[in-house]
Amino acid sequence: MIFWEEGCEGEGPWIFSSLNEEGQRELASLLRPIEYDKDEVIFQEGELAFGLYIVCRGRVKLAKRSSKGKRQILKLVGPGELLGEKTMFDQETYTAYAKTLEPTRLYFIERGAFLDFLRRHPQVAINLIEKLARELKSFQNRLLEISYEGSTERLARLLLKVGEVCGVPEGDRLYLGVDLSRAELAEMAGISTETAIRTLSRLRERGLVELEGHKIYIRDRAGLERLAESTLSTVPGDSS
Amino acid sequence: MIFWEEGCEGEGPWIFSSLNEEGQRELASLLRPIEYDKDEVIFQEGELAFGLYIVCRGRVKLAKRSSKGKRQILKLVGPGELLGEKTMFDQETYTAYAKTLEPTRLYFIERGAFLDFLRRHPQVAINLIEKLARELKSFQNRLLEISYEGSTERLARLLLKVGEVCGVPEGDRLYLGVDLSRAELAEMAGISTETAIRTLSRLRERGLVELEGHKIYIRDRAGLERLAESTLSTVPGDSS
DNA sequence: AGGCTCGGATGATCCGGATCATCTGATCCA
DNA sequence: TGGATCAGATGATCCGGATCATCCGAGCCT
Repeated sequence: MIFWEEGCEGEGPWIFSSLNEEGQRELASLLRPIEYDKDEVIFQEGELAFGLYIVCRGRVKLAKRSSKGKRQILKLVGPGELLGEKTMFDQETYTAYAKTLEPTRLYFIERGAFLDFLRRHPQVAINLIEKLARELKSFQNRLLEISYEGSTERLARLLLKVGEVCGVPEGDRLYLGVDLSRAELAEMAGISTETAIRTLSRLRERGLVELEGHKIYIRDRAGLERLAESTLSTVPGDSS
Repeated sequence: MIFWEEGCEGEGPWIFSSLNEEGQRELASLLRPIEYDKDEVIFQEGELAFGLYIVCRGRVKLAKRSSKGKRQILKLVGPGELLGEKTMFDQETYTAYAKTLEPTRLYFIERGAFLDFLRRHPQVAINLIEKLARELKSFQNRLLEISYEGSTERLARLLLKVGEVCGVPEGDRLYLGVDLSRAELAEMAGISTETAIRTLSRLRERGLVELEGHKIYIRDRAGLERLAESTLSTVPGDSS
């Protein structure tokens, strides 16, 4: 990926992987790099979206606040991923806010330029559709999980997911890769902070995770998976 | 919309509204109509997706079953809307099932043909992206709601949404437009059937809805909205 | 040093909603 | 016509997790 140089991590956003060298150069000419420190706000709920961001380096949390002050972290966005696509396309104000978890480098593309680029590179548009489709499915899953699962399952599943995305192997255990406070974990899982703390402790007691200060390690991945899937799948029944 | 004839309702899928007459004719040549009765299954979880459907007439529920038999209705799909796009694009098996709520007429497009069509009509791809982006936002909202709202708010919100999409004005009240059982409402709201029944009764007692057999009418839309928004929005606080 | 704040941890209490158990009235049909 | 079955309704009970209240230890700042 031609524009994926100096200071970027990973191998670039895959939705652009179908571009030839010329397409990549064209894209590169549209990108404007921006640097953020840790804990900086990239955009706020209510702001107008002028374009979209591509994460080069660092990690960003995308979250939402409900009217009654409750927060829900929608996802963590890492290198090679997009930020603000959803809002960019429906030409509206942001409905979520984005805040860096680490020092972060982004590329910005202006809305009009990007739409124009997509029209000239339909395969990229199709890739983007595929990406959104996947994301939609993952939200559908979360919806199902969050309605019917208990706090332990939710937390186990969350840890597994974060570990998958950001995890750093470290000996025979897996460091989660991001320093998330218990409160942040709770917001991601949709449970209270106290419950998150308690549940984490139970997981530690059962030898599934290790806690060292704020750092969390997955020790028994299979065990967590068993928890998350906790179900002996009864007879399917009919599909009404 | 040239192919939106005989037996279709509404004015056709808006993602194709940017097509000129030729494009519409081209699209029409790719469509294959299929008819379903009430309560027929269009596709099942686990089946391979060979293409996507466009709903002409009737209504379909898209739902998911969790491993432990719990069901969650993801959305109702009406005329002019798509069915199975998500799965078509990530080239996988369906992760949800679709079942007709009424006699239904669909158009089917084969996957390869549609992808090819999108490549030749990038604006349609962009429209589709916009559609998915909106849908994604609505799921994000549901996620936030479902984590933090009580059963009354959820149900109120659900009734409003269904009324918006399918509602048929009838005198000074709004018929929901689809006959959903209490159990189905419950699955859509992510609550138990009993709670749905009780909560509906409370809403009736408060004069917000009317119940006649299985038919549900919205009598006081504003009242429901007040319930759904139930929040005096405290001081926003910081955005951490 | 002392006095902060802040994240983590833990206990006590309370409440909403799931679950289980009936009961009713339609509809269906053998 | 009587016996299923099924949606709706309603009561009783139970439990998970939210909430509230401390408490602890680690920075941190003058």
